[in-house]
Amino acid sequence: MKAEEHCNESAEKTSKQTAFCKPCKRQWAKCGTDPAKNGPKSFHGGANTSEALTQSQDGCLTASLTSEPRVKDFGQLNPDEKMKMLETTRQAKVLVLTMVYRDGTTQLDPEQKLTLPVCGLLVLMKSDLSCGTPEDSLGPNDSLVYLKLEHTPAWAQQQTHPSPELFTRDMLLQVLTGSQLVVCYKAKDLLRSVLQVYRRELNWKRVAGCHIQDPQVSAWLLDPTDPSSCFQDLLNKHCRRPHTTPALGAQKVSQIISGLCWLYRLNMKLCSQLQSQGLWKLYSDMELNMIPVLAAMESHRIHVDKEALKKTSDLLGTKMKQLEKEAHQAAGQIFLVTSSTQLRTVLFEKLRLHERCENKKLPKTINKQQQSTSEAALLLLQDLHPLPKIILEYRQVHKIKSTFVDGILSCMMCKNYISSTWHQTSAVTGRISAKHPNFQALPRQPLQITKKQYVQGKEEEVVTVHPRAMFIPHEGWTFLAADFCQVELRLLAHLSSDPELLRIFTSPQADVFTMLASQWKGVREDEVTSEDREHAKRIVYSVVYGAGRERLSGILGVSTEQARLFQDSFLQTYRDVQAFIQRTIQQSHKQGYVLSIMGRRRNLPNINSPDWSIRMQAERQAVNFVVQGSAADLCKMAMIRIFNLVSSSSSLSARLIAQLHDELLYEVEDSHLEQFAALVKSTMESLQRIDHLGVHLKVPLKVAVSSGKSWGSMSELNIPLTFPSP
DNA sequence: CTAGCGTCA
DNA sequence: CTGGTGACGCTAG
Repeated sequence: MKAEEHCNESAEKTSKQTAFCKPCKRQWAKCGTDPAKNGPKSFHGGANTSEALTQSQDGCLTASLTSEPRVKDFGQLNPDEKMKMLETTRQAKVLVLTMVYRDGTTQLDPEQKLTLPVCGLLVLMKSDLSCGTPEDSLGPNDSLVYLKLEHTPAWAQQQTHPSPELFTRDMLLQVLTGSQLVVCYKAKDLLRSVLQVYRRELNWKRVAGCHIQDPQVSAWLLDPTDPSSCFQDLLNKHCRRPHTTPALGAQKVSQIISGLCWLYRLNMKLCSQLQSQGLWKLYSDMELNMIPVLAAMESHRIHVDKEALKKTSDLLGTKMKQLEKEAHQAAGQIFLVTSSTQLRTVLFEKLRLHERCENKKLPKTINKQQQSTSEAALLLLQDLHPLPKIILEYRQVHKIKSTFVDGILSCMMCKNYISSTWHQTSAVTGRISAKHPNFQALPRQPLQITKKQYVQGKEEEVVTVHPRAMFIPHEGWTFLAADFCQVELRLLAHLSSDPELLRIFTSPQADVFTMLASQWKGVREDEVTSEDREHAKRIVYSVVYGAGRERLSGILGVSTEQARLFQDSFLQTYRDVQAFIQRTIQQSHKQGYVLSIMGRRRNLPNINSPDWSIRMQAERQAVNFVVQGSAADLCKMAMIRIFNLVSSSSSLSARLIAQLHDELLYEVEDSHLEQFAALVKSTMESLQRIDHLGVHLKVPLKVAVSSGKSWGSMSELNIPLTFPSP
């Protein structure tokens, strides 16, 4: 009882402490938990007290866990016992894992906080494959081991050999890369934590080949539209089981143990479903192999020019103040520029701008039918008065500052690097997504800012703000980007076998979008600007994925009638593309789902909906999934192949920084640049044929590589057509 | 048109 | 006072 009281008390203190230890409003900011920096000389920002508190609580949980007779604490064993344990691990048939966090939760608990410090790993070793019939009890030969997963700084490590740290590391390696069945819910998080904790002592290549089954991934493959937010949800959905209530202390430990047993059952259930749905190969050969790729990517530190970021933050701040002043002058009064209510009063009650443009219909707010201050409205008003333009620019600057400058700064806290979190199961099409920051949404084009200077000489200075340019390779390293050119369109050519489209990609390789842009703008190909090309690209994809006339006319900038003509002529030119679209829709109606090139599946529950608009949406989703999903398959395959090449080589050292859907961004040693570029290009282009998955594309794949000393300044790299020697 | 994430009212 | 939501911004095809 006493122990439990103590537990609750310190839990309370800790929660207060964590609240205190959150100087910035963003929850995902890492609060100086970097083990490498907690050396003797860096005691900053109250780290002392918080450390003490969390440790006492950790002690409490560890105590609960290890006082449970079924759990062996690996750290407390003597060297002989440790050797025996390693052997037992080798002999086990199944390993079921979960991370234990310092606040006493595990990966099986719902709603974990985003950057929870990890304290250990609980391993259930099963000696046979049975599911353990009586609800949650262990088999007679099953055993449980607790592995402490906290880093002792190098300066505090014992000098005796082998050091206990390395024993634990070897045990971890045995657990993670053994040949037996290994199961973990959210395996990527576990792998990433291990790589972070043993950053110095464990090379990522050593866990590259690990093959951990993960029910989160299998459930997502079975139904990518299912939210399945936590382990409990998955259990409720797929397994019949008694209701459980949250518990504390020793009961909590029993619950964790029974959770592991259920995890194993859930995994088996999902595996058999994968097999019966024909998804096993995709799961085992692709998605499971993505786990170490993503874990390695997340545990890599991307260097950011923090000082430059801070400077641009200040610059944008002063720019906003200037614009605010200008807005007040233009309005003839002081008001809050961020408030749409106050802006509405100024624009329509004071200046009465709406009365001066009766020929245009101004948008209204949806709720109260008031005059809108949306971008569309301001664009219509901008010729009547200087104020709308000022507001528009203010909003643009504000957007860049809050999302891309301050946003990235808040992901760094006291560090000078970032690591995004990459999600394997959050996109229905099979693409991966990123958070904190969202690497895949950083602006491609820099923003021009005119800065007023109150110094003699020049009056104005134009500064360009480019968030991508803030990402810098480490000293002696270079960024390398490899881009699959027009993947989705090439896949569409393959899937539809359209002779016209195939011809475009097979013949001498002019850029497709440049070609199309020159065709309908009536200019020479070398006169097509990059904006023209982007424009053409958007139009092509819009038409292919079934944009309506309204939407298309908006994108093209012409009347709806002309949009319809364009649409018709496009689909007449590429008749087999249209046939493919119709075929796909028909098929989705018949079977209720649709498949990508590698067998990824999307169920479409609304495909036979009586509601016309709902049904049409499902039809567009069906067509889009086949193409976007197939492109995702290819890109993931490329990541895995390159990852395996690097990890099995002793000389290659390049690391994946980010995936931007069709583009892979690597950080590579300067001297390896050309060789690695050739390797990446040939590996990616060779995916035209993937024999064991039955993929033979009718079009060649084209990969463009570029390199640079910042992500904002990449320039194309010409690779000779020689195949690299092994 | 289809996918995402982040910010804001 | 806080938390959920839908719009709109950025990205990728």
